[in-house]
Amino acid sequence: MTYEIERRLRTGQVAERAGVNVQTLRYYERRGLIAEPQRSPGGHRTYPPDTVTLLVVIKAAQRLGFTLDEVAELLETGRRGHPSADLRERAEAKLAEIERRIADLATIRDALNQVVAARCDSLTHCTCADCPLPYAELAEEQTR
Amino acid sequence: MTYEIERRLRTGQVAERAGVNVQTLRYYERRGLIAEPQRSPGGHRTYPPDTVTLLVVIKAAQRLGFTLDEVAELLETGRRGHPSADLRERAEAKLAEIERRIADLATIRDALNQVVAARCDSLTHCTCADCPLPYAELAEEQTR
DNA sequence: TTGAATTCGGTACCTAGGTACAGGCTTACG
DNA sequence: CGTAAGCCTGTACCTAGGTACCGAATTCAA
Repeated sequence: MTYEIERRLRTGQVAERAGVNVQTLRYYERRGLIAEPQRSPGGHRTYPPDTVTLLVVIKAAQRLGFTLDEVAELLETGRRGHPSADLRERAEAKLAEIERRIADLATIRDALNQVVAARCDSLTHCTCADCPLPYAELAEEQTR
Repeated sequence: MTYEIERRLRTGQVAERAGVNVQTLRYYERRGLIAEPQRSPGGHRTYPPDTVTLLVVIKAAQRLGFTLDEVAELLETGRRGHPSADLRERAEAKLAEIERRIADLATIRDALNQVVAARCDSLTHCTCADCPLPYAELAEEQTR
């Protein structure tokens, strides 16, 4: 094991290594995703190097579809308390959510396919036969 | 053909029949989705009844994944000028966009499935074997 | 030591699609 | 005619996840 004196990083260094904006760091601090770091005598933030890892983890969780609030909670339950089933449960819930969103988009895709297949030419005055757009059945309601 | 005197509707009537908020009407007017209606002597808006249809069409287009800007353009090209291929082209482009979004979500879904299958128990300190979370390869970079 | 680069806190702004509220006027009904 | 409901304009606020700008202070390197 090699023991090193912990080099502290400044805001810009952390941001650059993690590939995020400097402002994002302070934003995450406000949101409770990263802890308030120590300060230099002049008030500048000084971060431990593993903050970079934390940011990368946060970005990875975002790519998995978790919101920042959800990431904050996951980090929190990970921080206090031993490994739990929390992440797995949440991943399963998120999975279900993602699958719902995929199904919704598939519905939209199918409807668009109908519009394309029917060769619709106008939202309001489509001349195609059996137009899938919904204005037809409403046109007559207006004459009442 | 029956000619009727055109009954004009007030804001609240249009909103209720179309199932939208009263404020939404004025919002759409600002966005150029519906034309500025005539006014009563006292300044209240009075709409022709087919405004309700227009709103239903707008909502339908939104369900197809079009943004309000896109709907506004579709209505505009439909308004001036004869039936064109515009809607079909845009529907095809939107279809491609929706399919990209589905593909993106499928990638997320697959990644989440890996997390669930590997039984990950922490974002930052997962103890599972062959953890798919991306912190492992970064932990060593920090010691440099 | 001095000048440039960086960081500070606070606040405002961005997208998209609305929603809410305040204070005053108009309209409709009985 | 009185009154309640509805509508007017203008402005602010909402979610989510940041980004941008300000003037002042600090830090770093030569």
